[in-house]
Amino acid sequence: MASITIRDVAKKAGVGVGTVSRVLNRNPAVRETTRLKVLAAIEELEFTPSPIARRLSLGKTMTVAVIAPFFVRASYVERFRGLDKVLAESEYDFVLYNVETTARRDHYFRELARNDRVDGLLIMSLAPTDHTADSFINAGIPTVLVDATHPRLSHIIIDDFAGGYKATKHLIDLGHRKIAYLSDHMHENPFNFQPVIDRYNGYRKALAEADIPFHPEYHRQGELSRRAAKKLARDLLTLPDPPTAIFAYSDTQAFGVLRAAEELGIAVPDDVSVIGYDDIEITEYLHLTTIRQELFQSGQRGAKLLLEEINNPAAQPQKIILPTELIQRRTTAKAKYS
Amino acid sequence: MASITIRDVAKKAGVGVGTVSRVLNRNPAVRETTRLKVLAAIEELEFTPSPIARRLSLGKTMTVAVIAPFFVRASYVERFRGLDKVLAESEYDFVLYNVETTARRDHYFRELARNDRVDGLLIMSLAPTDHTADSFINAGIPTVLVDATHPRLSHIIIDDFAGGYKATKHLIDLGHRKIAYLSDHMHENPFNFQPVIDRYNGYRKALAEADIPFHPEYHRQGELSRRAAKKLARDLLTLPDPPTAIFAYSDTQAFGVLRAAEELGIAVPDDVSVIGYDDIEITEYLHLTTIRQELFQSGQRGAKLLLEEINNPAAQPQKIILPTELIQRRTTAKAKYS
DNA sequence: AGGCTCTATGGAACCGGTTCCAAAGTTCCA
DNA sequence: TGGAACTTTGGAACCGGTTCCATAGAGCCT
Repeated sequence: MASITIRDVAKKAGVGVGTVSRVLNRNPAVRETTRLKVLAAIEELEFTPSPIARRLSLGKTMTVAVIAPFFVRASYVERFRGLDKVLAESEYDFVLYNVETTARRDHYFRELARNDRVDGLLIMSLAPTDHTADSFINAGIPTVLVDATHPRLSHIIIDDFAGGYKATKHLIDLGHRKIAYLSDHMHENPFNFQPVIDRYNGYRKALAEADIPFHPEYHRQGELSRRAAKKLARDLLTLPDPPTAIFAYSDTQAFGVLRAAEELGIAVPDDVSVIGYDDIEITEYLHLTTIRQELFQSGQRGAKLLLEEINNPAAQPQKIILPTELIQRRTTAKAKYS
Repeated sequence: MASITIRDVAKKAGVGVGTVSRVLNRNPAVRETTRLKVLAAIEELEFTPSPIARRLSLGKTMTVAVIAPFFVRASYVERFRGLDKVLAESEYDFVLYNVETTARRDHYFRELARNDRVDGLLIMSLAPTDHTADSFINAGIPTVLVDATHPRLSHIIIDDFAGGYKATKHLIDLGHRKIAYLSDHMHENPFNFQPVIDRYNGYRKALAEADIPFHPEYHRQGELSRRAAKKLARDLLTLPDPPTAIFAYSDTQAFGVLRAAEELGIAVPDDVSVIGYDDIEITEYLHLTTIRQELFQSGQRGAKLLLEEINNPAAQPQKIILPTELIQRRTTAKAKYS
């Protein structure tokens, strides 16, 4: 079926194309009788305007890009829920760009730094370089970072330093002194996730405050998966002098810790306390004590912020810090005196 | 920064716009020396072609739409992973349309039935009406359904009847005769999910084969959430004559059942066996016995099928049925003789 | 050297909208 | 009734690509 265009409508209604366009865009400078004539023609021809053509001449795409690494991870999914809630009510579509490698990330960053590609960028957990940030700014593309920062771009983060501190402090308050930290790779991690460092520093600070010397053997780093975490936890728990508490970088990793303990016949929380981080949906189900970060909210606010910036590109970049909260469930308990 | 266009490149390289376009499209009818000149100009101007303009003149969008209800549910997320794997390697972007209401579904169906909007449609779990299916076919939009069927559209489903049968049979083989089925709403469910019906029928068949009369009180229907499932399970388990085994429509619901049992102090699997459906990632972690459906694969194959159809629109619609498999873990056990 | 093929190239026309400018039509007042 | 001021309208030009056609040029043969 050959497409009906605005010119067909114009001919049918006996008016010019400009008039049809004006009717479509609710431009008030059209006489009512003319408007009705055009509307009738549109109706009769079953005309629907082409969004693509519209985008080309308007220079707008009505699309925002969401760039996220490993978008199927639980924490991203929860953020998407928040983001979707806001975007679904707006007139914007969102296109998801999933990033699994730095090459892919750089490819998308370059690709999307064209101002006719999308109207806005929502970037999750990936901190752009100064050069990349500039390319977005110069191209005039509103950009919001969620779970990553850049001085010249709006961003929403949580205070991971405080979160790491809070988790560790909780364990210390329970009387633990042999506290392990099981984290993502801090240095070989290809995306340079900042939270890994921040939580680690929070952990160190809490230890230092309680005069507990840092024990390098108690800090294990590994891939952010349940399987890898399980293996690291097994190593920790079979140490000659094992920790009595383990702080895991993410709930998913904490699940691996729980599983390792279970397999070794070590009781949680009686023999070892475990605390996670994120408070993803399933966590409550496993009774895991954790540090809640408002994932849903961070998505929601990120999307809102982006829409604001699209509507008001001149605004100053905003910086929002969301709170963390200790959610105490059943995997942490008082340390046994030994 | 004003966009660099193909005409700027042409001028800079001292060639015509047609030649630049040919270079961009790897048209072999360009002399090597010319090609290099053009490439140099592109390099120097940091030119990147506008996808929008390309789409307009090509009449293609290089975008496929993915329409899914409740896309944050675990089972969809796993399908997305499969789909993303295929699409990320293709030159197609995907735009996610999340559907939470029938109004939204119908809106998207109508909107996307324009042939210049997207190049292909991947619809999950939503069965289009004949009228809607026709609108896609008439508009010439390749369409693939995943977890839903229509006689005139390609689709990928699993044999939910067999799955429901398998789950129930497993429980019967363990000696259970008081077997409950906790499902999604079968009739009031606004999207008319077919699997709900099929699994129910599989359940009924297995019961009938074993001469176990169907006990309406043992069939509970509710919203597809852990919370709702927990409540229904509580009702079941506090019945004067409670079931000794519960088959849940989804793993998520099974988690609710486990939680209800835990709260009531009923041991799983000693006092009650529980079997789920899906085998989402976390399931293994909870030792839940379940019926595995290849979610990742269904996404992957759906995307492949769609790309094939885009490249060969004349092909006959295909119908793929993926297998289900019983994954036995620790939540089902022999019935106690009472 | 002349003529024929074949290859490479330039550029106008096109995709389907929007926008801007000039012009026609209307209103209103002196 | 003439004309200033305002409203409405038509349609060319434009957005940035692709494609097709005509033509320039290269290569080959006699």
